[in-house]
Amino acid sequence: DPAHMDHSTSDSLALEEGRKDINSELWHACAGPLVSLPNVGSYCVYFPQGHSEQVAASLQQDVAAQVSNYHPKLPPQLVCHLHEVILHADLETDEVYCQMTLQPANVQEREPYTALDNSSQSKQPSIFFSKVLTASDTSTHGGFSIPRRAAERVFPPLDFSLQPPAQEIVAKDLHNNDWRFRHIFRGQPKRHLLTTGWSVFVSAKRLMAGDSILFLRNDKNELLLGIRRANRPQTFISSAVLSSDSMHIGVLAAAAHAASTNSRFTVFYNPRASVSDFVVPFPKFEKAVHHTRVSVGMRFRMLFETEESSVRRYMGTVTHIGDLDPVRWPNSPWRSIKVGWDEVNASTRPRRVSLWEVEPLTNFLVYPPPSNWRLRPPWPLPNEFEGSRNPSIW
Amino acid sequence: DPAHMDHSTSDSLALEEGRKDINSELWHACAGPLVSLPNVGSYCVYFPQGHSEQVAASLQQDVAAQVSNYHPKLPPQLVCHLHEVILHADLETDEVYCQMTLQPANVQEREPYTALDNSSQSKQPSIFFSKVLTASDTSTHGGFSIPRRAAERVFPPLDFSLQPPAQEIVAKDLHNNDWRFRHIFRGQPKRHLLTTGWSVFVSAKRLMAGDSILFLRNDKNELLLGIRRANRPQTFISSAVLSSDSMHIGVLAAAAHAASTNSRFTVFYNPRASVSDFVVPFPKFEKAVHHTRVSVGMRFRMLFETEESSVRRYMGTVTHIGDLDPVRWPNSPWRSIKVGWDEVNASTRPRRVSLWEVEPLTNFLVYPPPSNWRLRPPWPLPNEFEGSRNPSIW
DNA sequence: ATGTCGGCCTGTCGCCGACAA
DNA sequence: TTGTCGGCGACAGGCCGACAT
Repeated sequence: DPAHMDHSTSDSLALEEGRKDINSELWHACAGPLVSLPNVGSYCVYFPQGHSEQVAASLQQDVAAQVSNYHPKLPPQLVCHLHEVILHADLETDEVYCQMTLQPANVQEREPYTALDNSSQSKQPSIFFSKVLTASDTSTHGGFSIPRRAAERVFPPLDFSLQPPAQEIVAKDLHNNDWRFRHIFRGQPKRHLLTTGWSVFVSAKRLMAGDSILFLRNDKNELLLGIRRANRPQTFISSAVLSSDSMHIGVLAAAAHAASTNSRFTVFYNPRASVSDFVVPFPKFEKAVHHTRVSVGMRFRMLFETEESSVRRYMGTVTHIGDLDPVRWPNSPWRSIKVGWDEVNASTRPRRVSLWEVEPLTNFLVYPPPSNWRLRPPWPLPNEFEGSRNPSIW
Repeated sequence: DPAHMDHSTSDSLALEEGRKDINSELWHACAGPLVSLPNVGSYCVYFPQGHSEQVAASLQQDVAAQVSNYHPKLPPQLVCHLHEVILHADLETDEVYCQMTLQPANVQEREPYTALDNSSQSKQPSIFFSKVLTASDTSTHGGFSIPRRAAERVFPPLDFSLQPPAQEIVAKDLHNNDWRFRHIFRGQPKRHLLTTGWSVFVSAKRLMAGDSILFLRNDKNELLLGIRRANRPQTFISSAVLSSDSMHIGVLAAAAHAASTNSRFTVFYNPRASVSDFVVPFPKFEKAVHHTRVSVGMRFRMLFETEESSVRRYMGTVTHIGDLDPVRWPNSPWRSIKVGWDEVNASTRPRRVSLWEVEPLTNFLVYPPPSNWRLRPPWPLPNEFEGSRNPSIW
């Protein structure tokens, strides 16, 4: 039983990384096709507002419910050097997240941003499949029904001379635990099934109908498997450690302290809890904010993840431009665009987005920027960055 | 199955409290005999150092591992008005904790402390028993063996005219869920057993050998049951939400912000994670710090909890007096006393304690204080409180 | 192509007293 | 007094093709 592992030593964070590195392909497969992490060594823009939103979302809490009026001296965005990215997976839930070490950077120290245009791609593995688990898959009555194409693409080929054709499948999860399943091709009509070993996996991971499982084969022909839980109404997480106020304050104070001392700070990014990335590659941010003209009525497309973990574009229209939180975060570009969606049934899509999340349809992208663009800057940057700009770049 | 409860609504914190109040007796029984919460409305002393230690302990982290040099302007102790105490129990683990709302108080606003000497007693219920679970208790092979005296004291009396004598037991846990067990008196020799219903309870609560269960009967003759897990090396809790740095910073920044604005702040107190209380009734603190002379070589007694959840006194000697953290928290009374223990096998007892945790054996307690006690104050208070003292009280 | 079901076998759960610590 | 075990009966777990969608 892989659930009974040895975690008795104390400094488990370093330990976990030392003993078993999280497989990057599997991590990205679990994170989904839209998640792309910035490259280590690159410059990023950190949004404390977005970070705070992730904390609120993790706590199942309305972000407006922050009663505390704590607000340190902190600009709505912080250009940072990204020193380190460590992939993680929660030992209890297999939830993927990552730990980023950021250091606020002065503009003077930055190299020309053209050399920094190396935002990483999302690394979705090619040989993989995912399936939303059915009631039959998760019941104790039987095994797991593998979609035919999926089995043929990622599993080793069966020896069809056997009656019935069957083999043992071994797959590693995010914690490098091996899971063994009997893969058999039987029934009338014939179908691929996972039988022996499946139920212990389901109960160990506490899977329920609606959750997803995914298998992938990497270039070394190793099988990996991950899970993605449904967005079921989580049982309220009251950390029992920190009040939600302290958490919000901690996020802001840590960033403010780092900004004032130019020192490193650490954030946890949870791609499935967060609605939007709050650490954005600097070139992506700059192109969107300074080289795109956005106006009410503008048409755009935006990527969303489908249930089958592929991507789909939805179309929308800009309906309003203005601060999400005029009191705490005036002049912030974070989700400053109110939008409407073409489809009527768009309740799951956000009412507000950030400029760098959308693809404008009417192409106002201009290279080089026109000489008069400075007259109407989309959003003023905070004062501390205002005076130190390099005019030849900006 | 009580594990499948409805938690689909959003603001579950208020909801949890509204729908099901935590039973105070049961909470205290689970918290242990040494835990006594300060009274609502009283004045307390809050120690950010101790709070930080609890966070570190919850994270299975050495408190010295705080790399961040963040240190806001914050005295080592903060006299506060205690506005609210809400008892909680973790929905996943049944871990007890509580939420305290504190407001920094000016000394001028304080009433004479003699009127405030109302630190609450620990409310250990009288009719209760606890048992450390054996391997047989937790195995799937059988039920639960009830110690005879325990069964006779807290369970309803059996009808011994039946063959065998048996009844149904219904007991409520901290979340007000009912658990039903068959209580039977059988075997050779005869003994009390819980059979049907026991195994689902064990698996639902994920109990293991070494964990404790406790039953109690309140004055309404209702049966309550709680659990207390063994101090097994916890599987590393990486919250996946906040970096440990941000947590520590959040704790300190929240208190500092509250102190500077005289506003309320909220702390979570976890009696079984914390080694020492970091919210201490003001009279207890003051008596200990200002009316006790402590010196190297002083003999003292101190209470500890036994495995059977009773209390026992251990004897020790003061070996050193000085700051635990001279850099961050100079002149702090928090665990400023280094001690040695009489018993050789004292590895589980702390090397450092706070003055108010011990009972000095050589009785230097003096009422009223001698006129010269001011010449050698044990620890200077922080400056902000220095000027505002009321000399008639101090 | 695959979700759910009835049939049926079998392994584990769980109730019992024996026995010993 | 109570922890662990062998015995054994009952039942849920789990493998199978049928059948429907």
